[in-house]
Amino acid sequence: MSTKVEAPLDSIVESARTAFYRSLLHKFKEAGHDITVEQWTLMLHLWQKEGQTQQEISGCSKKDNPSVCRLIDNMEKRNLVLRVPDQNDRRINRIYLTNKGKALQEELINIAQNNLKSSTKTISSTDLKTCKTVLEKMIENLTA
Amino acid sequence: MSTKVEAPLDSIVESARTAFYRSLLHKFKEAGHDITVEQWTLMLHLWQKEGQTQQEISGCSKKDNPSVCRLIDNMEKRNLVLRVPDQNDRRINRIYLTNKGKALQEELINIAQNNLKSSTKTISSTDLKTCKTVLEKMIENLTA
DNA sequence: TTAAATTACTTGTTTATGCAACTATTAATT
DNA sequence: AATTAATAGTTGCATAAACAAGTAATTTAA
Repeated sequence: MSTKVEAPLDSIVESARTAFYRSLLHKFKEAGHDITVEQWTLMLHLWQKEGQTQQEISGCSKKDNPSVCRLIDNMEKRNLVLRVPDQNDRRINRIYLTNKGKALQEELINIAQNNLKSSTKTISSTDLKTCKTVLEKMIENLTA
Repeated sequence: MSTKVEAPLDSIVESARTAFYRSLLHKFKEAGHDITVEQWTLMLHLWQKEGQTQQEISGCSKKDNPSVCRLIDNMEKRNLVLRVPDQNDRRINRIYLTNKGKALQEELINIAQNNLKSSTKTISSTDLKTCKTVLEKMIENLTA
């Protein structure tokens, strides 16, 4: 006896996410960069605005504080970012890119953008727009 | 100096996946089930066809063998599944649901379906269909 | 029929997430 | 001012993924 359950949207989202993840990880590696997708995402936030607190990074990356804390631990080990204690409030760390981290910006963004482009090249822009909107609505429904 | 990079589709997919993941995890927990999303997914495969080998499960779940191996380790600990060595080929384990695992089927599927429904209730079925198709094309482009 | 190759699974190591509990610092109360 | 509450970050523990390397059983080939 077996129950058939057609692949639902959530499992397709999961598959798509995994496909993106693996593809990008491999392309970073191919290009000689020992960097994870999560670390890349965090660097993307810092390239947009440096000196953010871990709290702020938690907020915009939608990760919890422990996750951000350890991500930064690992990125400090690899000399990508730096914790700088705030002058006025010693509870706060402000996170800055190292020169090594800054130097990676252009190349990593290129790799990620090419990866995205090659994944969507067969899809019309109106369908892509619809897909984005649908996913955003779902996120809203799930987190409301 | 800062570089603006608009939220691209891959990051939206990641956010949607995370939203699904957390929401489902909470709903399982609320209902009193100490079960992870990954474990639920594996059970879904087994509900459709019992007695699969770890190899087969790796294939259909798109996880690698070590991931499946440890997932099953954890599920055996919780008495959800059972490894049964194959009679003819002792390299092979066939994975069966325990009675406890079988008993969860209806309720867990209900929870997951309700979660999915509530996430998509504000979205037209044609847009949902488009979204699915787009994601499937992207997966194909990324894994080709 | 024995050695080599293949297959199925397992283990080790690093990175990451979820959650709870903890420390240090600052702000708010009384 | 001293106590309490809140905030920012850290650590501990369980689960999971990626990847490499290992073991055991079965095939294939010499």
